[in-house]
Amino acid sequence: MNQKFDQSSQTSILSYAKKLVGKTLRNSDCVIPLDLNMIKMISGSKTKGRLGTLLESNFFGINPGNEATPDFEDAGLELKSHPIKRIKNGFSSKERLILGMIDYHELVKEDFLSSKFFYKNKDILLLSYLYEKEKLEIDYKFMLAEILSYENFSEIDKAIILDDWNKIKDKVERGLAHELSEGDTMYLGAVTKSASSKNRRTQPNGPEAKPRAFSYKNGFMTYKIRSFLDKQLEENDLDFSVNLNKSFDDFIYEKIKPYIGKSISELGNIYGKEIDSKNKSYNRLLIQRILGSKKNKIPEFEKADVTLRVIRLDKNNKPKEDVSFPAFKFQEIVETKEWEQSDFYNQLNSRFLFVFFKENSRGEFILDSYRFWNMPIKDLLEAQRVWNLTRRVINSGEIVRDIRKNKRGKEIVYNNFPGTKDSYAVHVRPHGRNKQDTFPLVVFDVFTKQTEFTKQCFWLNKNYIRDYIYKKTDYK
DNA sequence: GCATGATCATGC
DNA sequence: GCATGATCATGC
Repeated sequence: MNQKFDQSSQTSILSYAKKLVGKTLRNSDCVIPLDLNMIKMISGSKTKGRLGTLLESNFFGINPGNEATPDFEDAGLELKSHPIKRIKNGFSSKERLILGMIDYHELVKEDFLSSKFFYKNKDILLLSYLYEKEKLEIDYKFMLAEILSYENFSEIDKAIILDDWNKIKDKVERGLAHELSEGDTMYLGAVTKSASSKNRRTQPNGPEAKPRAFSYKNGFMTYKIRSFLDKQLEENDLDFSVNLNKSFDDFIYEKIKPYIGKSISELGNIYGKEIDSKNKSYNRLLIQRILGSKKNKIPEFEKADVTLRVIRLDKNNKPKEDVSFPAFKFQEIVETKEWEQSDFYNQLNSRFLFVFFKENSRGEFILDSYRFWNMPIKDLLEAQRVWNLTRRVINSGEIVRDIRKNKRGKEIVYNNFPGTKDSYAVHVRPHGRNKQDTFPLVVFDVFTKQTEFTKQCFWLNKNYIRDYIYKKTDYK
């Protein structure tokens, strides 16, 4: 019925798919013309996922119904459309790549290579398009058509993904599906996926849990699309290859362990010759050198969305400072109605590597310990509460509480955002180059009548870090 | 000494 | 020139 390509050949399907690169669904010759009703439909508000459906029906002319099998069953190829976004100098993946719902009951009976996940997702026809907020989906330009194949991943990546899958399975086997987190794993994550936050599914050995899907994490996808777009070989920075049987966690352990107990100046003598000790990130740079990276970005960390945070503790284990996140846009906070869609939720859901330096009696900072950490669900709910409070303040227009002059006549602006006393876990504080560094407000501020306000961000409270993160260190 | 406002240093 | 991680500064 279909003469556009050979249904049983990946090569044939791929070369047909490549005809879409540089085109949009609206202007591609190969697309069955869209009638007016359909255009109306996709320009409506509920359009998410429509692009994928249109690709199937109007470009490939297929009608896959079966969830369990790949879209091109004979070729063993699964079709995925996937958004890319433009950033400062280049492109990054806009979203995780969703790879099918997790059936908790089936999962525990499976092995990776014979699993439902592997059967469906081992070879993916990836069609990535450039997401542009103001455009209709049929006007998104496709930027690449490539086969994302497990078989072609590096040995290290394959080992990591296998390990991830097993970690998820293991947790479900232990009846802990309700405690799954994206922060549990590196490249393959178990992401919450549900139309309503109240949805629950049963699991074989534990209480009801949120529905979750497998996904390649956003950082992982960013590396994949860049390697396709730039045709560059994907680099591995860290020297994992020494021992493939070691997990990422073991690797970190072996790298950091020899330096535990050393002071910053001792580490500086070993690693810090090219680093300026005045650098505010000096301790962080030392840790990156210890891990074996000469760069300031570590590919393996980025691919796994692992966030490295280096903390100085005082003698009582209290962090010197709270931990900041990127500044948020007031408009985005308000426009994002669903907590699980918010940047803050996504930041908190990633895996953290906390490294602690602790002050000794002579006032020196000693490399003390580290911890892989992800935020427990209870605390995510607390963060959600503070996020909601923050939205309320922005919407109310009552941002500024007071303006006072200090002794030198300098104006200090006090705000109404949730502070450290409003939550045991997180708060909101300024975060810009200076207080003139602002973002537009949603409604003008009642107190100052201004439409801009100093950039703010969420922070993890230092007491929270001491009591909930430092307290349980992996290695000491 | 804490809470909170403000800013620094760097890389990209 | 800006985003980011980290830290400084000061009033209460």
